[in-house]
Amino acid sequence: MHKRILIVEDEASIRDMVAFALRKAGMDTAQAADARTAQMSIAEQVPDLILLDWMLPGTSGLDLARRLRKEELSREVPIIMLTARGEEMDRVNGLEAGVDDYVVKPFSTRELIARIKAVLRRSQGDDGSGMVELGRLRIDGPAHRVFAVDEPVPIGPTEYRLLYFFMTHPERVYSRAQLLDHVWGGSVYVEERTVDVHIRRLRKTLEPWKLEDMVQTVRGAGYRFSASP
Amino acid sequence: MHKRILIVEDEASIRDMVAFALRKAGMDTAQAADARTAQMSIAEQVPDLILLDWMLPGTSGLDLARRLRKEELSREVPIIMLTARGEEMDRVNGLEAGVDDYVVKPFSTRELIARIKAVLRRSQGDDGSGMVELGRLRIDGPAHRVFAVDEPVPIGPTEYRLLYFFMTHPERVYSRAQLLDHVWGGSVYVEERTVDVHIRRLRKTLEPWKLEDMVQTVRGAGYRFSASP
DNA sequence: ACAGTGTGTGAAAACACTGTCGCAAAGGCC
DNA sequence: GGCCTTTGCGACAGTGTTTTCACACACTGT
Repeated sequence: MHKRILIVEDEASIRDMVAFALRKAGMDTAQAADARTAQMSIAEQVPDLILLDWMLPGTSGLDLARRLRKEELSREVPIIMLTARGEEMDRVNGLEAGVDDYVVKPFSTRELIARIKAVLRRSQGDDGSGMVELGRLRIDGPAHRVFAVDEPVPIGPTEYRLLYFFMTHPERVYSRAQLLDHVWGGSVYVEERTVDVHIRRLRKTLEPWKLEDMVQTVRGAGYRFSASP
Repeated sequence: MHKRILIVEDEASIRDMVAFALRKAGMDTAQAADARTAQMSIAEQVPDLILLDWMLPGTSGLDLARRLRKEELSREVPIIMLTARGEEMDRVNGLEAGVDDYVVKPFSTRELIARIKAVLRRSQGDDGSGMVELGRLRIDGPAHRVFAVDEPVPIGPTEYRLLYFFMTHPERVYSRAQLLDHVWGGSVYVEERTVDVHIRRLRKTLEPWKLEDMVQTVRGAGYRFSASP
């Protein structure tokens, strides 16, 4: 389920560079060099997110942002502004126009991708309140609590962290080593098999709700958390 | 029943932008550019929530937060911190100073308003009369009394404050440090273990009504007050 | 000064959680 | 079907956290 990102930027070299980085990060890209082309691209297919350069020939990025906010079609699409250093002051205007984030040039592609992911996450149910929902499971970060079909699930610290990681990174295989890194934190040394045990314990805590097969074994690779069997 | 939000932020443009957004969302606003002005504003009229910039000229936002927690007048007012990216590291400190939430700049006004509403909702149940109800428990602020299923509950001062805080902030984990900040008020220094004892005492006072497991232990994290087991 | 209540501390006990083993079961490969 | 690798399972002991208790001290009103 790749996300489609529309890059609106007049300088071709930057556009290509960004597009390359995004594709490498598993996103689909569309490109536009000016506001008119951008609008046509959106009319054709609405992207999941728009990267918008502040300075554009003709209609400025800010104007385009405002305009997109007014259109029914593009109102809900999150926008990240690309601004050159020194234009920062104007971020207030950008925020007012409903821009979701902004990145100052020059930026590292790593940072850009991180921001994109953060904004996408926010625009998909994760409203920043720390609540994550997946299938019949709900996890409440602030309350440190898990609900299955609205019933509270008793769960220990490690299982909680493991489940939290899984819920925020579903539908993807993680090796034991990766899980150790993410859930235990890179600095501890424990046997890889320990992961198995906690997987088992997590399954056991989910059993009363028949949700244990959301935790799936991928032989030879690791584990995956998924809403579908 | 408009909520009054105090915005403490030194940069006028951001202040105005936020104020504009909040008013559009049906909230009343007050503004302050520094800690001193903020305290004067609070003395004049206590707001329902304070938006506090991390970086302020003179007294830092964090210091101000701590100070506000010590003052009787402002102890109960929820605080949302505004932090710039990169200051995130200090987020833990902020939370320990009794801050209710924090938002990282740059933020969309949509997100900010969502957070504000979430925090206001959380610290509610208090409809202005000082009465708070949760499950079979009712607490009467002005009268300083607690009722369980309409029977009065004998309770000591500290347990009362602890319970009051819990009732107004349910369904959320608080570390011992946070509870010390909120219930004891940042200025006193006592051992964290002390919290355990008062938790114990609170449970004991609730026992006759079988409500002791509203006070829930979250291993490794702290305590939570909740209506559901 | 004195009982009475409330509060903080330390130490021991109870408890929950963790990581590791050894063996059983399952899955692939020839 | 055999053989080898990978994963599941139950048990266990070590560890760290939480609960509980007893005590000392401070404060209040009499």
